[in-house]
Amino acid sequence: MASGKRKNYHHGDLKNSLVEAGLELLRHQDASGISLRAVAKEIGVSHTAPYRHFKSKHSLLAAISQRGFEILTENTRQAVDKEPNDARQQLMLSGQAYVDMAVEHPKLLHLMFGGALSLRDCSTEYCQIAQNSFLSLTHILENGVSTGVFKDKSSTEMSVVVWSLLHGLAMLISAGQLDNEITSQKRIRELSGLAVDTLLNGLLK
Amino acid sequence: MASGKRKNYHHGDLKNSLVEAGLELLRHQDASGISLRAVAKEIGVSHTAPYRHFKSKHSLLAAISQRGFEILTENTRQAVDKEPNDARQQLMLSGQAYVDMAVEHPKLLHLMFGGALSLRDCSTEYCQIAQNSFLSLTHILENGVSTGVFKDKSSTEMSVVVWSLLHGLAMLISAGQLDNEITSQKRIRELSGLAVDTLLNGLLK
DNA sequence: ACCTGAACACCGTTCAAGT
DNA sequence: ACCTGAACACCGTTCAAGT
Repeated sequence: MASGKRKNYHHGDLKNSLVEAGLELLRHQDASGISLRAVAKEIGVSHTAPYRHFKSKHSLLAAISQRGFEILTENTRQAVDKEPNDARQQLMLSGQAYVDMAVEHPKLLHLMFGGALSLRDCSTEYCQIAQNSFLSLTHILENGVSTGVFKDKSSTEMSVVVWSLLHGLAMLISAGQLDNEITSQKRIRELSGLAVDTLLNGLLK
Repeated sequence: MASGKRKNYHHGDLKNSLVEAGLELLRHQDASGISLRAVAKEIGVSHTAPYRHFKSKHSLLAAISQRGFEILTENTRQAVDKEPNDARQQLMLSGQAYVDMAVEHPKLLHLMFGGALSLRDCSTEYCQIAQNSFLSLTHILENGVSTGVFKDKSSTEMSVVVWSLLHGLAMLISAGQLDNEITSQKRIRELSGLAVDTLLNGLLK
């Protein structure tokens, strides 16, 4: 994984290695600081080799971002499976899984939602995977409505609202916009809990 | 404003012109596509001239972003002034002003919150201006609590929750993540209204 | 005090050539 | 089928020199 030479002329699994190396670089610097040449050097391959597997830097970034969405969807899916019968708990756990993503992979989250990779100029496969975590929220809401726990509003519109809340909190955290003492994991858990509770119970007296 | 020559050796107001030209470029391309050299050429000045006024590209971007925060704060302030006695309406109008920012200046919003300009490595003046729109929300909540309209929870924590909701919706819109027919201005108004209403009234039956 | 031009070390991308 | 190296047009940044 470290930068260096390799034995064979052919790498063998260059495509995956590029994505993996990109994810690794994103742990310590944000997407704007990651270059195609740096990723190639990290693997020990010429700086033009990536073009055999990705038609541009943009499509490599899209592949990295796609992995991010897969991680996010997997985490929220686990939250749903843990409480198959309690929509309220599912929403709470999914929310915390979403916000955890901001703590664990802040730069990756910003690549995924930074605007550089708009859904317009990405593959249909990418778009589908990108929307799965959103669909997971929609299912929770539909479940909650059908079991009579949630109010009977349009589930798709409602899940945009829920998504917005979780997404906003995650983005503010990962951007370092909440400079108070909200840095600790425990503090963030409390905050995301409060956020979901407020949405559930309302703000009015 | 168009790219071209100028008469004098000295520009006169280069610092402001650079920020203005940057804002203009941000209308049609995102921050990753804006280069110091392009901004300089747009004004008709050598590509090293900006360094007399900004110590790096980062600080020019920070100045542009700062203007974005000034616009955002001004818009929410107007919403507050319009309804001096109704915290509920203030929250609704502020929310729509925040979301409008995503419609009017999507790329600028992503520069402001994209993570490239973390509060850590920016001037204290920048940090202060960046937090003003957040403080505006806090004041609305305090106002609502003291007039007995809102529940009596911690206002600062609560305003992070409200901020998250508005911020998330704004970021999802400006990133083009909501690819359904939620593109029209009218549709977005309804959606931000629903978002604030849900937060106010809660989701539980 | 403010601006320029050459220079440096980096980019992304293309293309003919090597294995 | 996969990878390399030279080449091109771009970057951000520094610095001696010009007005």
